[in-house]
Amino acid sequence: MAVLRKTKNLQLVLDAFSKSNHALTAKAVMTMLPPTVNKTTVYRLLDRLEDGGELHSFVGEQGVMHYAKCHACTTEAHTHSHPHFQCLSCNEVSCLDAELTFPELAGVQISEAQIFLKGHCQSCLPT
Amino acid sequence: MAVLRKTKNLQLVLDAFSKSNHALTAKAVMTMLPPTVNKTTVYRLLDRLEDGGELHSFVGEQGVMHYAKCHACTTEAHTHSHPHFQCLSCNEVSCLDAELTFPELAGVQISEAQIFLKGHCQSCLPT
DNA sequence: TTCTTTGTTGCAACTCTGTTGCATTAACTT
DNA sequence: AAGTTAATGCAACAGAGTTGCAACAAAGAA
Repeated sequence: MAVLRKTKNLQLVLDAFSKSNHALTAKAVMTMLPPTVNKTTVYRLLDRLEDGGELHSFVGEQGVMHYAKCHACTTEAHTHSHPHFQCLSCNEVSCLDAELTFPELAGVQISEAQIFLKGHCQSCLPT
Repeated sequence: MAVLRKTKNLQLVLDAFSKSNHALTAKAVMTMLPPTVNKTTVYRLLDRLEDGGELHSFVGEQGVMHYAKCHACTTEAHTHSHPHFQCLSCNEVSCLDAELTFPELAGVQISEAQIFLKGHCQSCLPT
């Protein structure tokens, strides 16, 4: 039944996400962990945290998986229709706090949406 | 200056897209071509056709590149902010004919949007 | 505390998508 | 037809992610 033990590495991954406040790739997480931690472990930790409802994932640039902390999700109900955003200057990827609803489009029934936006974040905008 | 010669293979790829009317992955294109055509060639043909403004590309499910025919694009101005849609029943990926505009979100300036929707297409909808 | 169970980790090998360098071949030009 | 240049095939590689298996560690039972 997969009890999700609270191991040292699990805590390190959670710390990594607390530190950055951005979405992270598996690779990015690895660089924030002691180099002794195996990449397989990182992938498995990310999977576990996603299953446990602590992280959600989405496909970002170049088709690479990104993970971000969940804010308003429970184990049963994940609400990740919010858009994800990448700044073209600093390259950071983050969640945007907006619920998007989609109108009826071309006679198809939409049940899921992945929105990936690019542009410039507040810190990088030339004032 | 890359003159884009009209070779046999190039025509075969274009035929593949005409036949399907859906977005195709490189792998899907390969299965529609004679098995003698090398995969490197397919990837390069797709790149060329995209450079030439005949195809546009986007990241679909599992981070896999998809290619689709361009309708209202020129070599200079590609307008691919339209959403892409995958049917959860038949798995076909296609372009939706809708221009999406995004409101001001969380103080960020948006210049590009990748929208990938999932649901059920007209043919697969239980009436 | 010690035993036992079960989840976790590391390692190596592997899959899959996509790319690169290089020699060869085919297409277009004159 | 000859020369130029783009297109192709091949092999090897790169990067993200997965799998099987043995060794290890955490949590609970005795």
